[in-house]
Amino acid sequence: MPIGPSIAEIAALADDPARANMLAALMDGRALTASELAYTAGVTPQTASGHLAKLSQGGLLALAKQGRHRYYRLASPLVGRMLESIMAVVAIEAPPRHRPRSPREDALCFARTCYDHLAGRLGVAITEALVEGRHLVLGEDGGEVTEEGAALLRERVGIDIAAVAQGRRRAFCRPCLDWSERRPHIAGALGAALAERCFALGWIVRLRDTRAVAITTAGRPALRAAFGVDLR
Amino acid sequence: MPIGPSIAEIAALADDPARANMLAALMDGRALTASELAYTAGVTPQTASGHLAKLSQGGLLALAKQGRHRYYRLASPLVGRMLESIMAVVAIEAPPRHRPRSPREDALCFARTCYDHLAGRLGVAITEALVEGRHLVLGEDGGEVTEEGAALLRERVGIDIAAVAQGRRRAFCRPCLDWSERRPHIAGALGAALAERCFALGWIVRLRDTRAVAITTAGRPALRAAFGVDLR
DNA sequence: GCGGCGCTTCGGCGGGCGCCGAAACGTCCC
DNA sequence: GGGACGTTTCGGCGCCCGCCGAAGCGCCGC
Repeated sequence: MPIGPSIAEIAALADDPARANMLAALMDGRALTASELAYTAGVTPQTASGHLAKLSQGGLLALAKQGRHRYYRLASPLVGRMLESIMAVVAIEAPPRHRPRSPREDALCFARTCYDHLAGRLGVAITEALVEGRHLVLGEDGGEVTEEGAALLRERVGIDIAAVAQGRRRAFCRPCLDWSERRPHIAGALGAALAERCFALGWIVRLRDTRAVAITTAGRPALRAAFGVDLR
Repeated sequence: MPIGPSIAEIAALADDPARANMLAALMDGRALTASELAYTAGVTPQTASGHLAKLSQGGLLALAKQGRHRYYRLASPLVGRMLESIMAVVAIEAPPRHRPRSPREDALCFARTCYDHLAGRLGVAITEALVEGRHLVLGEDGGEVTEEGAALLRERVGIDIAAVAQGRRRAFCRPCLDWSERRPHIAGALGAALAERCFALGWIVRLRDTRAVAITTAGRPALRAAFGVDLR
């Protein structure tokens, strides 16, 4: 039972730019329609349809019919993890070519959700600020919050570290290599809690039809006060 | 900057059965020669050479020249993580087809190393025995050892949980979906420590030219005594 | 029921890539 | 230095697959 063919089968589903774009667009867990995905991927609807059929049949996508629309989403968090790990490999070897970026891309690079946590310059900045201030120790495969960090997160963000770590059924804290910044940001239960609090406190808001998020006018000073993060 | 093309580029490197076989063979971190990889992949040396060139140029493999041999290995642990996550996706949707297996494949399914920890029936059996006995609580993204578990590992295997958890620079314990068993086994620092102790205690030995490991005559009763694991 | 829309299926074109045989290059050993 | 061996390069064949235009199917709203 050579395992190669099975791996190749799955990898082949992501080896096409159009399909990869679709998968990337679905990485935040939302469900998108076939046309939205066609547009995102930059192909005609009929071509997209073929791709979506392959991805569904391959088990990467789940389909929900709703009226005349068809909503596709990632079939499992494991699929998202796979894409995340592919992006991590992309990030490490990324040739330092600087390509021109559109405003839309700029927004994504500035701040976005990666599943349930924050990525982009904002996500990385918060992460590095916490590490810099000895509030967080981050390794290549995990991380832990220091006592000072626990105090800071409780007092300034309203996160109860003990509650977040509760049971440890999911990883408490793990680094997620940011494809745009090529540096790690915080994922896992802690990453989710951080993002959740930032939304709840009104520091950041989601932008329409994208994974990008923006810092609110109230959020800017709040983020500076909490983490010392002040992005332009 | 659509990220799709970059993802596709990496995925394309694994979308060929021959290349996927090569990558899978390198998953334990060893370095193999071009001919060994050609044989593993089931292609002629000249074909393999082309594949290896692509994988190297793509940044997935690192090359070390040694005399007239060329040793290839995974360029980074991140590459291994990527393959692991692809295998996880393979495992979840795996059609329950039972293919005939060769003795060589049987040995791999029975017990093997997955990087620095144990996989296959042995790895899964140990994991499930620990969970069953309430020595370990395993979630879908992490896990933790109970007090009873810490005592068991210290007394019977000689693992100092506190030392293993030291610093948490790498994930203490995370589940790794086993492609042959389709159930999780223990990875992370704990998984590495378990494997290391089993080798050190002489309970298991590596088999030649493969990632497979075998249980020694001394190991069989020891594994039964320590974990209640008794594989045929 | 008729038109519009979202989505899929079909068919044919074109390009890219994996494959191997043959041959060249470099290293080791006698 | 000659011969064997490990590895790579080159060239040509063949196949697979992504692409789009055209057409078909199902759901919606007037």
